[in-house]
Amino acid sequence: MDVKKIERIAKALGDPYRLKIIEAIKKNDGWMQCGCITDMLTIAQSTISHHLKQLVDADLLIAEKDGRNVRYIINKATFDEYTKFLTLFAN
Amino acid sequence: MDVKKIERIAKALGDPYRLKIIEAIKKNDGWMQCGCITDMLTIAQSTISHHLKQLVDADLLIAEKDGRNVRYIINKATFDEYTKFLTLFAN
DNA sequence: AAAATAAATCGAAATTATTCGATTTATCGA
DNA sequence: TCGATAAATCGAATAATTTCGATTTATTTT
Repeated sequence: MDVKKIERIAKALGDPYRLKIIEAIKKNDGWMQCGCITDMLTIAQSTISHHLKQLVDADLLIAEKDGRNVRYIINKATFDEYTKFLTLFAN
Repeated sequence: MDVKKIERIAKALGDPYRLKIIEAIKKNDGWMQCGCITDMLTIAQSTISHHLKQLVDADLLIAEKDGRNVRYIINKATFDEYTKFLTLFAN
């Protein structure tokens, strides 16, 4: 796991909307439709799309196309990796 | 641990200089003099001071004054808290 | 007390992120 | 095929962050 990736993950986690998105997906058994996320938040659809892109670019979410919808899924592996990385500093 | 604090931590961890600072302190047995950090990096002293402030504001580092020097110490408790928070998303 | 040193603060410039509305792309249903 | 729907992309405006040099504050040394 290189520095650039660590940085992308940390940055992606540092925005309140993106945190809300992750928390909602987690509560919804780890996956959620894009439209459902858009309904949940009060910001513009294009803004949400932008936030989702950042989460996908950081590998925190996986996007799966399903017809004209997109399913966003929590990528546990990346959370695990990042958590492990942070653990180094507390030991 | 409220959302605002989580956000401050995540943001503080999302900068390459701040990561370098944390890593260097960790390697140095968990603490380091401010001057040593300044010597290590090639950016302006005021910029480093600003980065250190953000790390202290996020409770990731503790600042301890020692004469005219300042010792920065890794705050393991905060790393632990944050790591635990992130673990929720991977389980 | 004066000079020197370490670190913080201030104000401004440059860079990067966020946000929006409008448009585009892709897929589905009639 | 045509219209409708879902999501991504684009370009521009606004907001936040990073960075610097200059100054200030606090402490130590001479």
